[in-house]
Amino acid sequence: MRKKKDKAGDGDFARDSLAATSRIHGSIARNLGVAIVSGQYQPGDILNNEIDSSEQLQVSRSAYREAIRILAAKGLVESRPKTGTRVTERNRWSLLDPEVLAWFFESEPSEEFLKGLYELRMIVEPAAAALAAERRDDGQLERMRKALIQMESQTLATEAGQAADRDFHDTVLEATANAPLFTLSSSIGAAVRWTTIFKQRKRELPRDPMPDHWKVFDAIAAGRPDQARQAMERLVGLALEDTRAAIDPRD
Amino acid sequence: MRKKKDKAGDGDFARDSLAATSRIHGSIARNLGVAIVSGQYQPGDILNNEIDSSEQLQVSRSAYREAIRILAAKGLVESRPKTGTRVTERNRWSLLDPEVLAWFFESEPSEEFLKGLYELRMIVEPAAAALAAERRDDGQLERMRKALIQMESQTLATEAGQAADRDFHDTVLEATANAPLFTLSSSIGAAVRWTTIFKQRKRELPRDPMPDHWKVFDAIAAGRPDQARQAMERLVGLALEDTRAAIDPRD
DNA sequence: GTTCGCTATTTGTCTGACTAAATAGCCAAA
DNA sequence: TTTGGCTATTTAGTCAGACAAATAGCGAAC
Repeated sequence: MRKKKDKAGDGDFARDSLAATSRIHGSIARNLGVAIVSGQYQPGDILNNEIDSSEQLQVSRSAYREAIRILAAKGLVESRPKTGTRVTERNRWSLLDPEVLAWFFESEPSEEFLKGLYELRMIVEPAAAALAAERRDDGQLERMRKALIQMESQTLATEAGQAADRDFHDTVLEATANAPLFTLSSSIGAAVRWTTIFKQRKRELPRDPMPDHWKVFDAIAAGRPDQARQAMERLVGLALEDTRAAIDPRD
Repeated sequence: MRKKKDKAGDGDFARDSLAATSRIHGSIARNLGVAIVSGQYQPGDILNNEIDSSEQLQVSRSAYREAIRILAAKGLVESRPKTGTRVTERNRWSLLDPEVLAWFFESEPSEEFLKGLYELRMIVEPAAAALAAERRDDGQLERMRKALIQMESQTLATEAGQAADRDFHDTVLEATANAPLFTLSSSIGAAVRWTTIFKQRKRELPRDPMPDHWKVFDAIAAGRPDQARQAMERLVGLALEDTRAAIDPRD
């Protein structure tokens, strides 16, 4: 069925990310989603009915309904006849869904939420690094090395450097050869991104992140799980510390 | 906005679970979703166009489109004009989404996938137990106790006993007071459910799971994080062993 | 006070038409 | 022959308006 498989993968992905909001249903889902996760609508609140809502937004009812289906698929709302569409309880939200996460970071996320994300990193990434040390293949190792070199030369002040940072963490997760684990990469990537933002907001000469990263890489390259786990623990711990310091008003 | 808050929560939830598939768009999404995760459609495959598909299924195009929006929201497909709707690469799927997970288990999941899920449990649950030991409140402790008592009296041979088992693991995650972590409960619940299925498939008198569970509970009740971590490690480790033994043909 | 059935409201579904985007392939120019 | 842009075609996207199905809540009957 597939006719070509050329290297346009990257381009496709980038286009898709934009496409997700360029369609009407996508942008309505995004707007409503942001309004919900930012607390503008509370769990239990009932949205206006479809006819009124679509009129207010000046879109057709079908486009609005498709937006609602998207939100419902991510657990943010639920619809039923007569009652209407209501915002669901927070514990039903798919918080680790890439789009939901993006909506969270659209308006600045709460400190509590960020802490939760870091705690998750602290649990998952050291274990992932240990698995990666056992299972990584040469290609993945090479991608990690390239990412770190890129990160080193571009620094975290550039978008390219930050992307390289995320690539590194992503590839570690991929190297666990564990599909469910790998799906957490978007969540962890979000946390990584915000580490950088907070660090830079705080001080002009942030701590150099490269030595920690190279230690993780070396342990994975050497195939030493325990060493990789410890190195990653230190890396994430320091990142957490930096972020905490940037948030904490006592500073 | 909310008028009542009576104890009908459980009923609502149960009804919702059914409602998710009782509507046409929901059942089409489920059917296609199962077909995709079971490999009946491969990543890169292009679905028939909307008009043909909806005609074949004897539903309106709008109902079919809403189904596609659901699948797209979970990362299983992506649509664009002229190209059509294609199944996305596996690494874009929201594997930890409750519905996607349910679709996986609709047809028997692959051994590799199950192993991945267990590995995730092995990483997340001990850490969660440790956090729970520090943060649980009295109500959560009480729910854990009740769940274990129920599990003990009903045994895992009954649906009620299995639900109690899941409740216990659920409440441990909830007690971490970490929202992103808590969203993993559906994934872990799925793994728990399959442990039971495999164990019972294998032998008539499975190992008694209660002592392990009570040890975890006692450590959490006593507020001892390290002890809770170790107890949960043992519990999940044994569950993994049981499941592995049930899968392994050498037996 | 309790039960049962009715009704108004809301989502769900359908139809058919038109719009817009993406692409393949052609055609003309170099 | 190659290149570059144009155009025809195919597909999803959007729209409008109608009818169906479900059900929460009210009111009548008991």
